[in-house]
Amino acid sequence: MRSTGSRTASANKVDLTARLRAAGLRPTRQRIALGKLLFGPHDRHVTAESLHQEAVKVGAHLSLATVYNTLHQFTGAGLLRQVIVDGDKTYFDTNTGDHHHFYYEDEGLLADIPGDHVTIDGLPRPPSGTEIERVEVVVRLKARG
Amino acid sequence: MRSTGSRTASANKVDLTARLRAAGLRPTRQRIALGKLLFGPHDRHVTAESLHQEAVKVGAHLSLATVYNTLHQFTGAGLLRQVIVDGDKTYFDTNTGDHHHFYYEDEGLLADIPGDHVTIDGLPRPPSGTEIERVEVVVRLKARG
DNA sequence: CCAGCACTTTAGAACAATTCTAAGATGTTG
DNA sequence: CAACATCTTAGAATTGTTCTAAAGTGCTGG
Repeated sequence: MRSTGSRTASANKVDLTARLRAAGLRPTRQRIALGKLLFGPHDRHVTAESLHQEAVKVGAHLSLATVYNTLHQFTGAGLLRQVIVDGDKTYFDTNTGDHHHFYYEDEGLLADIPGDHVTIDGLPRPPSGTEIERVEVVVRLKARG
Repeated sequence: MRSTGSRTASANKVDLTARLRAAGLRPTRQRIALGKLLFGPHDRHVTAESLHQEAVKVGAHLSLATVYNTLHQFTGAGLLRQVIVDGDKTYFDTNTGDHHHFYYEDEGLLADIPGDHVTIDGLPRPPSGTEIERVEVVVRLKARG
């Protein structure tokens, strides 16, 4: 039997509390509620608005400002990653590992590109004085017409 | 001696007028002024704000709203391409060919990745019902520290 | 050559996503 | 459990962008 603790471990309150504390964040009611929604069995892509609505739907009582705060704190703590594919809203991804995305432009939906089979060749080395922080591939999809 | 007309041909008024008309856009004073700034000898990355400031600097008299309108019309006509690398502002690229970008996060600057040596392997085929509209690679750079 | 109409421009209002502010609430520690 | 630092939040503020509607301009047909 495997112990919990993988990157996508499901999130019981104990785990979350520990994780939050490890990140220097007090385990408040709001952060725990959001953590439970985010760090479930599968990876997720949310926006502040979508997560807030979801939280309200399950009876959590918190403001949109708190959702924004929390998403940024989680990101700072390495629990989330920001993904920019649309100028209008910011997505947050619970998968913080190295991976890429499909973006369904019509629906504004994001999906991880499965597997890490993707390789990128022929990239020039970074200009002097700089270093690569990340290489992001976005495959923009549209409905087949 | 080569004739003009390449994708990055420098933009004299005659060329521009023709190009605009071909795109179904009346060659107005404002569009010509912006076209001259954009379609010069080298490719460029601008934002509405940066282009507006530049236009004002060279004495063109036009509003920010017109810059937004024009950038979108040019994009619709295939003269520009939008690049999304930052949630806060939209970049427009005069290079409409297949290519990728460096993004200097610290300075908010974009640069084309030279050459088209870049190849991406291992991408899954697009989910059924969809087709790939574009594959974008963004190499995020930070100052080496 | 110009009347007339469609297409453009524009100032300013409107908007949407996000951040800020500052005051009250809550978790933690001794 | 007192006391203080940390959090949350309502609402205002900001920012980039789009909209509106009224005035301006390019183009055509006669």
